[in-house]
Amino acid sequence: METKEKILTAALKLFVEKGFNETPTSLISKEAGVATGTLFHHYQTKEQLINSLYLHCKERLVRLMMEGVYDQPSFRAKMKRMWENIIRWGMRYPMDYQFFMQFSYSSYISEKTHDQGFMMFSDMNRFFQEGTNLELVKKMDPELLLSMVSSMTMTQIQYFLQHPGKYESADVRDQAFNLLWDSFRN
Amino acid sequence: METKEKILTAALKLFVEKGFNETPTSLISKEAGVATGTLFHHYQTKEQLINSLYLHCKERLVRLMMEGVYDQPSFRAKMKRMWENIIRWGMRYPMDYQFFMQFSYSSYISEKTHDQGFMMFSDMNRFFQEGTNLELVKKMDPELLLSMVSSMTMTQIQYFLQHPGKYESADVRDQAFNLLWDSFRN
Amino acid sequence: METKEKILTAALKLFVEKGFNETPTSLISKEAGVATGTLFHHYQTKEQLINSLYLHCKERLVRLMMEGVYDQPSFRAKMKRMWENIIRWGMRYPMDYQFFMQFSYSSYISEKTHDQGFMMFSDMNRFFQEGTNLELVKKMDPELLLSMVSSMTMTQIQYFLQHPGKYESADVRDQAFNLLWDSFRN
Amino acid sequence: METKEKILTAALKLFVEKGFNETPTSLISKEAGVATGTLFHHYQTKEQLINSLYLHCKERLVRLMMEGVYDQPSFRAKMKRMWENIIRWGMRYPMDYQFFMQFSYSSYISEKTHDQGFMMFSDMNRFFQEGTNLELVKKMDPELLLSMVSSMTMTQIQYFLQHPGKYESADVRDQAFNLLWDSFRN
DNA sequence: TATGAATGAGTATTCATTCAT
DNA sequence: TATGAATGAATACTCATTCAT
Repeated sequence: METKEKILTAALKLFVEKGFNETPTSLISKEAGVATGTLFHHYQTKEQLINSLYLHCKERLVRLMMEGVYDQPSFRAKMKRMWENIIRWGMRYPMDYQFFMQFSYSSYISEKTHDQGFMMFSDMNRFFQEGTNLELVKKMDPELLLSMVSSMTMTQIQYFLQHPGKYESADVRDQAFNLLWDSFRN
Repeated sequence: METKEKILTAALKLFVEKGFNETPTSLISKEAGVATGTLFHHYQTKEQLINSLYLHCKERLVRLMMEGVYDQPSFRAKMKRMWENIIRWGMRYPMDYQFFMQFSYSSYISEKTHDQGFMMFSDMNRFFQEGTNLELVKKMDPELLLSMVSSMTMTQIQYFLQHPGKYESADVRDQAFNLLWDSFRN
Repeated sequence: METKEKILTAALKLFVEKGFNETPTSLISKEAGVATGTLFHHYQTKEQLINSLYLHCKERLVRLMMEGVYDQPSFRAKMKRMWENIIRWGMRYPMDYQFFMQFSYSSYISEKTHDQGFMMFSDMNRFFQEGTNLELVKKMDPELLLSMVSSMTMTQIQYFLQHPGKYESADVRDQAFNLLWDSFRN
Repeated sequence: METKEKILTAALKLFVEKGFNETPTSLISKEAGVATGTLFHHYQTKEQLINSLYLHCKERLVRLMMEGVYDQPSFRAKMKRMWENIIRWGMRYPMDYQFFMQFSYSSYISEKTHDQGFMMFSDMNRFFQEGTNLELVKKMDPELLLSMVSSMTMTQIQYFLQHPGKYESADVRDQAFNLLWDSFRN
């Protein structure tokens, strides 16, 4: 494994376990099996490391989120597929998910990044636009819609992570999706 | 103003402005106009101060949340009233709201507290139980329901705080409430 | 001894012994017998400590320099007295002298302070003005005159510190003073 | 340009601009356009680099200092020529001059080197010996004489560097030289 | 109850130097 | 000879907390 990746992996693990402020950079380098200087050779500051990690996690989510969505026949099916992709991402990479949530409320995140909400949802944004045009989605401020769907989905990931058994059940998953779907469908 | 209150007020302001870890206790005492020792005379540790502040904010929310709810004729009207109470709390005490969100994701919060979701919603929990019994609410895990409603409402407060104009419009408020209501009503 | 004074004394000793960069603040606090935090309680940064020390030393020199000068009958006698005062200062407080020289060439000193040359010689400046008016001193740029006299005197202090025996001899002292005096007298 | 020379040039520039301790070797190699390892390939340590640079600068001064001196008819003219050579060196290679001064007061310089005063003045030393023998120079400790002349000359270079206009004027140059000459001539 | 000087463990970051390629 | 990633000791400074007054 590349040095940068070793550092990123160690950082992700420790940040999720202990939080940003409770994780000294010295511990990260130790966990990564590199010298303290090496971390700073690759990332100029701790803050930069955190932001790099954010991008790293974000990329994975974005890559998975839209997978197979446009193969689905109906708008609802497309939506369901997207939702499943996101939930699956959370279940498969729980540390990515946790890191994400932590990052969103930390003071490490720049005002700009935070304001854009979950920027990576630009694909999702476009998707809802189509639904709105087809009058399948309630008429409403797209920003509100997006942030609602995001926070609902994230909350559901948290729920499933705390109750892995529930995630196994197609019924509960359907319940969860319906909660989301009913909130904004026309 | 009492010394303890001066400290709490200063702490709330600074925590919201800068975050927990970026706010030294020395700055809090300075802002409160007391000596560094005085803070620790009233609160044994920084963590304890944060938790006291949490209780302080929570009390205000709990006090307001159920106001007039049971004066409403229907379940929907009761729900709307409760929702309005919470949103109004967020608009009137934005720092309380922000502190709350910060606290929820911080490592200062104990595992237990965090797991209960937003604990202060025990009143709300009881309320939904009634709705479920009357079959006005979808049959589902109460924990999921509660955390969904909580996170949706909190997300809406954030939205209204960022767009105060929208909060003025009864239409947009109705839109927002309907999003919530439609998600779980039977 | 006051805490601040203990720190100043320790710093002076170590800076002279080892230089600024070779003297960690931790060593200074250790030598002063205080905790590392205490140093930073009184001086915000290492740089500020160094500058405070500079002012401290400077004050002593300024206080001694003009002592008894205006009791002397002639301009030459006045000059001699001033020169003796400065040399005596260097001999009595060699660490002050060494610190001074170090400071003058360090990058800790601000451009402004450095440009003014040895600012504390404002009294001396006035004194030379009088001599120039009486045509006892060569006509020349006062800035050049001042910096020449300063550097000559400082060089002589260094010489006497390296050869304490020479300082004992009134003859050598006279030789040294004459070197100075002859350079600028009319 | 040779690698070694590129490094020396970069080092000189940076040391003068920022000081020894404020100039990381990494910055030197960057400025020189070589890899960090390359610097240490040519100079074992930073200290050695500094000392090499010192020798480099010193050579240039020594080469220029005595130029044409012995072509002059009188002792005074010889002295004047030597003085002019040194001042011209300072004006033409201001970075060499500044580096020199910095080096003299740094802790990088060995006790021995420092004690000898400005070692490169051995030629000058011999020259004054002749003047003393001819009774053209005051009888005094040669060490004192040498260090006085050195420091006076260096101070004058500084003066001229800060006021380049003054250096243009033959009058001011004469004034300056006379200051020096009158101090030690018999 | 209030003060604020003193404490000292803790932490991000720097930087001269090494070494495998 | 040149590279630049890796090293890890060193260091300025922070900050929650204590305690004598």
